[in-house]
Amino acid sequence: MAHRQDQQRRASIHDVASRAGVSAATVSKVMAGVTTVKPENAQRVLDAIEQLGYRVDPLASDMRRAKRRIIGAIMPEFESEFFGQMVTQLESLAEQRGYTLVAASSRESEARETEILARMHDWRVAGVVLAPVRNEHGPAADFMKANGMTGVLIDRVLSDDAFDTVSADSAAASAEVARELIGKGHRHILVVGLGEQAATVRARLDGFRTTALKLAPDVRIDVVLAETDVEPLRAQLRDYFDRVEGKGRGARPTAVYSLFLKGTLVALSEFRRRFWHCPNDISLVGFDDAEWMQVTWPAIAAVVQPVRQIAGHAMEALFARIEGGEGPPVARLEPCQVLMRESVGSPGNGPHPGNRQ
Amino acid sequence: MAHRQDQQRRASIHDVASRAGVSAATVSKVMAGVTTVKPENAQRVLDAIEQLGYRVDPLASDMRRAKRRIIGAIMPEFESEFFGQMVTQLESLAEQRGYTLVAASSRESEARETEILARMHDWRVAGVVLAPVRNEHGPAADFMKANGMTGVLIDRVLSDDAFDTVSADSAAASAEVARELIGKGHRHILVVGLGEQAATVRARLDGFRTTALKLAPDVRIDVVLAETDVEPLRAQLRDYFDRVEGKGRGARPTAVYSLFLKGTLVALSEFRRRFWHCPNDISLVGFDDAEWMQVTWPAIAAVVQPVRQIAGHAMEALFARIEGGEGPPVARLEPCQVLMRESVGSPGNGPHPGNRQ
DNA sequence: ATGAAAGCGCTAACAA
DNA sequence: TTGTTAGCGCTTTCAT
Repeated sequence: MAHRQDQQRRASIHDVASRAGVSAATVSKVMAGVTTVKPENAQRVLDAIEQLGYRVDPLASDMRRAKRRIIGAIMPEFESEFFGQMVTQLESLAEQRGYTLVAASSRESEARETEILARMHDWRVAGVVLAPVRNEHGPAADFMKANGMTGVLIDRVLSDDAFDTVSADSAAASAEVARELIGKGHRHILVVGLGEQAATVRARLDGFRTTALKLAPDVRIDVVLAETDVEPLRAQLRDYFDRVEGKGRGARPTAVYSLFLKGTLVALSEFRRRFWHCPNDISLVGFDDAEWMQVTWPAIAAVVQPVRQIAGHAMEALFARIEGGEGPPVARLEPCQVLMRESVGSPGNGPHPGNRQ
Repeated sequence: MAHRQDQQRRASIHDVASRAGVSAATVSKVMAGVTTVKPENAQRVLDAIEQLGYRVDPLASDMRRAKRRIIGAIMPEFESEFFGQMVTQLESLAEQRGYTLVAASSRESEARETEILARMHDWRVAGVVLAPVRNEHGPAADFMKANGMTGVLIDRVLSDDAFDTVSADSAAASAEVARELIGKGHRHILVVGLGEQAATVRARLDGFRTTALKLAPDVRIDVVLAETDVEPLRAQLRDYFDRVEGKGRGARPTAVYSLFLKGTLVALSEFRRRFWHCPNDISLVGFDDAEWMQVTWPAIAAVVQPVRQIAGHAMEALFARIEGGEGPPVARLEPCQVLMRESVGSPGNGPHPGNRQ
């Protein structure tokens, strides 16, 4: 017995036309809602469409119109809540405008990023939403520029001279984290980050440092910045803590601010290895929220990025350009929300007083 | 100053042809690696391609060949690690074969699922990898059948009479969880699930129950199954615990087995609300692993689904069908790994002995 | 070894 | 009001 034996050719516009006794052009007009078609014929066309289950082939249609209703989205990864939500949002916004979203992941590789972009260019996508691996000055943005592609840059970007950018207001959020930690009395804070994502991480670091120093000039801020990957960061963090512990009690920071999600995980796992508990032994705040952070004990404080706003404004900007909008690129920063949860306390409450209940 | 002023038309095959002084057909042949082209001409074509930066338009190409090198993937959501990894894998496997993956999320809605499928059919995708919202007997599978689409069903499926299926071996994994919990001495266990995903949840529940009862006929297994959504589950779980607590000490289960990820989160958050700590107050194992589970304190035991295997075999099966493979549908079950972490202990170790260190 | 012609499924001018 | 014509960019016979 044949698998998918009913694989008959789908009805084309000509099938509809001949069944309705009109030309293909007329069918096309009916589908486009052109009003100059004689009602009687329109009805015959509609009937034929219904009977044949006809639907336009969007690709063939785009082909002729020389404008494809496809938006490309390139994300560094699909595995995180942030980018997962981002893709979901973008998908839905593209659909609302009758476009299809084609998403691809660069897997944190700039080479792959450019490759994907080239493929999207081959597809002649109407526009691209690019969340660059590194920042707005990578090869991908250059490629887009060189090929006259329409696009918007999001997330790990600040501003660009060729493309609109939309990202979270990292600096403001970090300033708020600084206010919170300083306010609770922390005077020795470790900041953990990934240097590769230059622009954003720098904004977060500076935003934090500036405000912290303003509020408490005596604050000590240590920084552990891994260059490229997460595993080296784990090692560096371990070394760091070994070193400060070697200097005896009091040399250890009382709080950690992680500038990105994986850093938060690494910090937590390092705490675990040392049997430190939040917030008694050390406080923790992370940039980027995740569902699990509110159900662990203790719940982890986090900076929540406004995914919907970022997606919304990115698509708005993109479609404005697609529809011919001119003018200099605009750089948007969307405000974050800082959720201070139980992982943050005041220093000097003594080590691990055990579980309260 | 014009935005994207360099938006010149991209070079077409005809541009290459005229520059090389040959016909479009010849260019096409060169690109296809046909050997009958005079080397000299081939070289001229290659040069022209190089100079113009020519690349074929894959859509136009597919159009003519009447077979589009596009694979559709429909996932219930993008936000979870599991489906994120799945999409990443599928993307990479499709690429390896020169296909493009177009992923869409049904957002846990069967109506939307069918809608997306129809759109993919409009696109004339070569095949579809569908992770149904509910199970293999939904409207989406019917649609695929009715329209002679080629596809593979994954994840929330057991077997189907029309499509190949690939999923995790839920029953075997659950049996192993049962062995572990019974082995540790648990005799009163709560199982938490979502009834909607009928097939899979049933397999997990039965696999667990059967083995547990075999090993310890006196075991008491309570079940809290919400029908559709997570929030009702939260309420039901709260009620359940209120009820058993009302009956005094000893009426409370000593372990919880959650049949899906969100259930694990709900269980954890409920524990938190009651100031119960794992594993001293209660043990916890969840179906589905996540990165954070190994860094929390305690680390959460979990069933790890073999994402790569599922994706790999799904694509294998799909391409076999695309290439005309016949024969009855096959149902694959991929073995899971059960990671027993600190959230599981033995019952009766007394309540919250505080932090060891 | 090569190119002309036909056409995938559709739409946009233009004529009728 | 409608149909004819002419492609979009490509590939594939099929003559030459």
